[in-house]
Amino acid sequence: MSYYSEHEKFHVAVDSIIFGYDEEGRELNLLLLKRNFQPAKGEWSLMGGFLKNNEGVDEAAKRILNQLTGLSNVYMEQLYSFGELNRDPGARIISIAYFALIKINASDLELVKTHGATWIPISAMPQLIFDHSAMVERALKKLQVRARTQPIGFELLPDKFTIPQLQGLYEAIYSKTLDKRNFRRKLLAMDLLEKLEEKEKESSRKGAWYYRFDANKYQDLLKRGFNFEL
Amino acid sequence: MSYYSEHEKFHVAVDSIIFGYDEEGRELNLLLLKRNFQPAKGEWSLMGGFLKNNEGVDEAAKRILNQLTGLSNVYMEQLYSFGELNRDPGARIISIAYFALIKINASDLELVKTHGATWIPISAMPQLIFDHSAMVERALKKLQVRARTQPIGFELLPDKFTIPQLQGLYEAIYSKTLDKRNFRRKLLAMDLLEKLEEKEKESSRKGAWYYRFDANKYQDLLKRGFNFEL
DNA sequence: TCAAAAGTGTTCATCCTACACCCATGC
DNA sequence: GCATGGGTGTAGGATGAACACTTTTGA
Repeated sequence: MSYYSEHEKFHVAVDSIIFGYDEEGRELNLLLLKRNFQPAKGEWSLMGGFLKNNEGVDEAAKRILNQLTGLSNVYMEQLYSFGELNRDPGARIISIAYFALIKINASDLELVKTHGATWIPISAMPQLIFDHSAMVERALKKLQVRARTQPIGFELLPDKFTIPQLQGLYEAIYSKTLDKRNFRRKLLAMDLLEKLEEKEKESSRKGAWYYRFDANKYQDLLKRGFNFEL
Repeated sequence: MSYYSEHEKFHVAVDSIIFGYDEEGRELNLLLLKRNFQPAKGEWSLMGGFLKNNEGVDEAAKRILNQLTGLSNVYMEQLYSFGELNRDPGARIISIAYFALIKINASDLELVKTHGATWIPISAMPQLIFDHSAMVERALKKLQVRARTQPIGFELLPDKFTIPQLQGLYEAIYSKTLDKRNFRRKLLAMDLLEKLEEKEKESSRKGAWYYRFDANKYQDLLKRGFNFEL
């Protein structure tokens, strides 16, 4: 404490951009909530909270996500730090933004009820407080970059998924349609998936085979630093 | 001030990883300095300083760079924020790291003298204080990624440069040798450079033609979001 | 039997890589 | 005249994009 005491101190917040994939609408959704405290009470906001003295920043991001959603073991990555002078009219706050990928189904039961959080499609995103819209924009770009270099898409789907479902997700991430033959070929060429002896029959008469990650192959590929362009 | 007063406050620092390219050694260098204050006085460190109340974080990064080097108008980009609990043994400090690309020649005169800063090749980097080595590692990776997506290499060279010089720089960034025919072909195909009627004669008998950016073409390409793989 | 989504191969153009020799010049 | 780094072209392989029809099955 003694060394740096002449310097000023700041509030440090952590804000999380939480992505989920809605299979019905085939669209990326954001988990947003209405602020129940001042300033900007009642407006739409990202999930956030303040850093505490006894925790690292990554820890804080996990704690806040867990408090608001009940989830842990979620894919999270630091995005960027926002430190403009007047970004929060309430006070000078430095915000370290994280983005998270979660499976909508695993989550929505508890949290929509308990905290007034809501899944909202990106295409219908309301105006957000402060610079939160800029945070979302940056997160979306980073997600698009990550999706090409790491197999993170799976974080947004249930453990069992079909190839058409995965394609739908990537189409949502990139906002463009993909050729299903090329998609399937490239995907399977990576040799990451294990085919299950079970079909998904909800969305078609014929049914689509379920697949699942092979965690070992996944690790191998990560180490080799492969390319995940789909 | 009133809204968030119950939350804790933190020292926020800005640390900069400053890259320069040394044409003699054909190697990337880092601008490092010996700390002249406690803790860890006398050890090697990145350039850094504390955020002030009246400036944004980007501003702070520029100010600190300017104070220590006298340079402004430098390519800087926020890298990552480091907020582990005990990263600085002196106190709890959140550090927002930036990386900067500067032209060694433009700089070294003043700053080596005034602040004890030194250009040190990455291959000979000494142990740095705290988590500064991890910062450098992350910066280097980001530089390699950036170099493939934006024409930032030029930030590290004088305004007039030759193609072999540029190739040497990219070889240093990627730590691998490149084929000069392929390099030249891809580079010129981007149609970014203007050929000058002047040769560089220091490093060869025949001499190499100087080139220069065409700022207009540069802007056009940036907007189109092109690929800069070399 | 038909509607609706799943699944399957081939062709063509493009891009990347590998590679070896001549050029200009100062000493 | 020779040593040194600058400059040039091509051929083969790999990769990515475009594209249309058959299969399955519940209603």
